[in-house]
Amino acid sequence: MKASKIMKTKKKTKKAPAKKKEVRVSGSTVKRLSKYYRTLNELIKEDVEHVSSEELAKLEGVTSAQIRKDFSFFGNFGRRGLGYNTHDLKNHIAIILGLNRHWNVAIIGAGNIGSALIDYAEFKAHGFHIKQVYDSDPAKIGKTLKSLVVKDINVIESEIQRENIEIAIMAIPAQVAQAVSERISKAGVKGILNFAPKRLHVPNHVVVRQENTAMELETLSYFIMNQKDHLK
Amino acid sequence: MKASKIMKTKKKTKKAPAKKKEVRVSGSTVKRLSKYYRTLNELIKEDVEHVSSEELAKLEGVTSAQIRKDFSFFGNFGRRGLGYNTHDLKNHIAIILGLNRHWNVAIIGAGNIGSALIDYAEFKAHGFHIKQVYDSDPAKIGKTLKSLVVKDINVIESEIQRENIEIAIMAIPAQVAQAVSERISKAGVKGILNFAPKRLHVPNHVVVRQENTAMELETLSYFIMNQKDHLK
DNA sequence: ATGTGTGAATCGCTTCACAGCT
DNA sequence: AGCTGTGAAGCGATTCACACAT
Repeated sequence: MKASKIMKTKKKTKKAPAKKKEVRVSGSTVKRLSKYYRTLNELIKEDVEHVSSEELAKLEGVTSAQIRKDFSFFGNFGRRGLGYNTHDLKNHIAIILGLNRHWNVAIIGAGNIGSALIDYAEFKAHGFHIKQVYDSDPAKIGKTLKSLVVKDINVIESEIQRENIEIAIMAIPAQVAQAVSERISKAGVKGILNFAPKRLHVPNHVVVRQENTAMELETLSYFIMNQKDHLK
Repeated sequence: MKASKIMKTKKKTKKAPAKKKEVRVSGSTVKRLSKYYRTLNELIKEDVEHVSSEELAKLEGVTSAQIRKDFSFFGNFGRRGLGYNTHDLKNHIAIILGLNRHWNVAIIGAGNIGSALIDYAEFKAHGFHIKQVYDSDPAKIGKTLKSLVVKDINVIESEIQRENIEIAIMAIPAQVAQAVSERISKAGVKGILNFAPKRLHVPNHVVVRQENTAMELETLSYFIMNQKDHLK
């Protein structure tokens, strides 16, 4: 069942704002950071040096308190009375999201979606490097697809380890998704972005995010019919 | 600000479960309905006739209370002591989400993502029919792409009206996204699924949903680095 | 004077728990 | 006896409001 948790007044941390206490950050906050990151890049391109939470809020369509709270989980990035330096803030977010490093990515499934993603410019710009493409179709294996040679999915374990792939984008049929996810999880993949319309059961150390365009269309359809807009 | 709402013990509705009171339904609920719909299709394919909220919950990875609550916003679809009839439930969800009707859809942008989506089988299966593709590139206009002739974006207003397009999928560069969204909104489009990494400002009567694979990868990256899994 | 950072208040979604229907 | 449907409780996320830093 559930371990009962005793709630008592929390022990006050001295006054040293040295480290920043560990807090559980919600998925929504992370997603918003990712949006802020894009907006900051645009502001920087326009030579904007500083931005206040109020200004950023208007651009993002959220409240300024939301923005300040989001940042507060990770540190004190602003200056009171001044706002945030766009460059600094961008760098802070990059570190938080892990965009300041190089991620080796493999795409599994050389179909429509898989090949569309291979040269998606935004990936490389943010540190995600597509190094491999896999398929099970003999007609595709060995062929060159946008500068990458399609590899045989049968050798995926050794190849993933050889090139130290940490992230896999799965764009394969639902029926084989679970099996493939198990194989690549054993091979050491740490995260999966799954386009197959199928919930994956993977070991704890693997993070999965589900992507499903058809579901997005269906949600859109609902809100068209029920003009209850203004939700995320 | 906010209209204060007086909370008093609800007047018991006689015994006629006739209509169902109007409630604001959250986006999360709608998204889950879309997932349930997929699972129900699978169960039906396996000739399962009935399913309890408990069983469905296990398949979906949510609680059974969540499932019952989600349905309760829309009606009483189950039978006490018995569970839900898979066919009936599927049909109810289809009606709620608007999947029992025919939606005319246009794809704007005949690039990688646009063309990948044209023949995405799941769309048609759920009532979303891709009728048109647009691009601004003279090299693409007039060419046939997966059975559709690429139309000139310059004539998009009249063409959208002629074929009664209600939903547009935008897969075009961020810089032109806002302008195109305004044109198609005026032309009568009711919903936009936007792949351009750019927040759109559209009239109230148009519903927008944002899709951004790069942002999903960034969120994935964060959670790989901070093994705080188990979020949606 | 201005705008951040953050406890406290509020809001809204999820879970509990059980009355009531089959 | 079994399982739904749903008020109420619980809890996490958002917003308020203001002390405090610049």
